[in-house]
Amino acid sequence: MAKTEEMQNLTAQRVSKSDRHERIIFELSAAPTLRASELASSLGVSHETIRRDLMELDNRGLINRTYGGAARPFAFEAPLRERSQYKVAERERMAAAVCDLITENEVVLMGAGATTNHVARRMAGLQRRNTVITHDFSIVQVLCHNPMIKVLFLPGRAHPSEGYVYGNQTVAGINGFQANWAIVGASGLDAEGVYDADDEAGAVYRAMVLRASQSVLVADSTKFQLASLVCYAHWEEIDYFFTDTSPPPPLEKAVKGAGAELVVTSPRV
Amino acid sequence: MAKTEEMQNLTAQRVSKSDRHERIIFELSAAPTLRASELASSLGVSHETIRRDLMELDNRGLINRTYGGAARPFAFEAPLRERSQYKVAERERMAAAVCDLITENEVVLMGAGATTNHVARRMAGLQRRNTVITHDFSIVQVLCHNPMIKVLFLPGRAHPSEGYVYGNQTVAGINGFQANWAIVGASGLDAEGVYDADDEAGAVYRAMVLRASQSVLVADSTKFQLASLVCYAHWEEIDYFFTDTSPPPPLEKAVKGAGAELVVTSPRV
DNA sequence: CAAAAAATGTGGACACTTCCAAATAATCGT
DNA sequence: ACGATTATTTGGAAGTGTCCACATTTTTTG
Repeated sequence: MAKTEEMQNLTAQRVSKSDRHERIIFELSAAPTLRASELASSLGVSHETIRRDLMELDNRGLINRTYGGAARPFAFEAPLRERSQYKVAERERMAAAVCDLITENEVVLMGAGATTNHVARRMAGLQRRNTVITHDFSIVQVLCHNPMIKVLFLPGRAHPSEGYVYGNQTVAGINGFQANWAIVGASGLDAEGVYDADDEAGAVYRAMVLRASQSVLVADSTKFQLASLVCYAHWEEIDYFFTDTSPPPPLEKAVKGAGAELVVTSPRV
Repeated sequence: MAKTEEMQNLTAQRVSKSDRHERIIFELSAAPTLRASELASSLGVSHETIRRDLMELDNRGLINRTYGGAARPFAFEAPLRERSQYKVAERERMAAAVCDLITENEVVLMGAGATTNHVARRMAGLQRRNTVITHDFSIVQVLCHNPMIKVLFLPGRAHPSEGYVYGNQTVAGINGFQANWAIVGASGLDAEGVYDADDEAGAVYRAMVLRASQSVLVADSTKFQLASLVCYAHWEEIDYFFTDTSPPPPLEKAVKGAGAELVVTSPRV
């Protein structure tokens, strides 16, 4: 039935392009890296053909091109929209400040996102006993090598590009815990509350916020006055808001008025 | 305290080796792939130095070396003990045979392990709609880029070196599903049944076997007549046993006597 | 079935990488 | 401070990869 079942295996004919591509992807799931020259000889085609194959696969994002071959693409890339080097220093400072809040043996729920990943990275370097519950694959990867940190992963449906699980199982999983802290990011903030661009992710973050005694929002200044798809929490539900620049007056007023503690981690202090 | 805090930053001297290494790792967390020549100029050292750095980092498993540079290592690499190229061809054949068993829209529980990873890789290449439920991080990574496959991840405690989650939450999670198939590996087999070297992993596999209508064991001949820590299933509970070589008579007798279907995927057929 | 289109192979100029060995610079122990 | 050790640079030969233009083959299409 499947169109992949063409029977061209009678004799050793030249392998078709799609077969080669399939094979390359497959090889790459076994080895992290491939040499174009080896592919050429193992597939019995010329160097140029392999080069063209690799270029094509690279354009489609299925592999990463290297000088003499290809590398496996990272399965869970940090979210494309903000994975860049953008604002690293700022995020470092925010991350450090957030980590100072948490004490030994506390339980932390961590939402997905570039900013929360920084917090995780920071936390991974600390010598402090904690339990972290997350739905983000890269956070597990960062944290689970620190033996002092117990990392629990939430159930749910895997989201290929964003690198987290989501869905009602995730939310139900969160509700099975009681945590001291929830640390979440956002894709937008305004006087109303905290927004995310994905409704499923928003539902997960909301569950975290509701399930923790104290909730911490970490978001840099690029998120100010930006409403995205869903408002997953109102300021009353947030206990700490860490950011890198003083928010504009209306936002600051809303935050403080709702009783959330605003922490601005400016470069010079 | 940490020995990395040497204070050699008075002037802009040559960057120290550990600093370069740190920097390389960091760069690699941003870009999937690096060119040695670019590193050399950006770090202001000679090509040879970078080459040595890369070799060293490669030996320590911190990067993957490519022809002209380095690639990011896979976060959750297959378990070290058997991730090698060992028996790849055999595992390929077994994986292909297992995949043939499954049909459109069926639900599959997949246990962790090198062999089951092969099955996942094979399945990732197929154009077939399926739901896969797993507790293995690398299986999610392999499968979740295929849009036809819905990947559900189980909850549990993350195991840093093995790359899976385990524990009672994982088992409870499995019990929340009803699957058509369970596909599991093993670290040993004898007339008694199927063994694993880790009791926690064994408990997960057992739950999978019990929760699926049909259970499939995939194990190469190196596991024959090898009892490890826990016997997680008896042959009566296994429906299919895929292997690469005919098992020794006592084992074969036990398998068939218990009503399990033995499938030997030999090279020549 | 033939023309058109797409895919693949060939060959060569050029650029880059690797590998090696010897020279030079930095670091460490005593 | 000194020699010993280690790290780094330099330079060059041999090997590889890239890029390009064009010939050839295979597949598609009317």
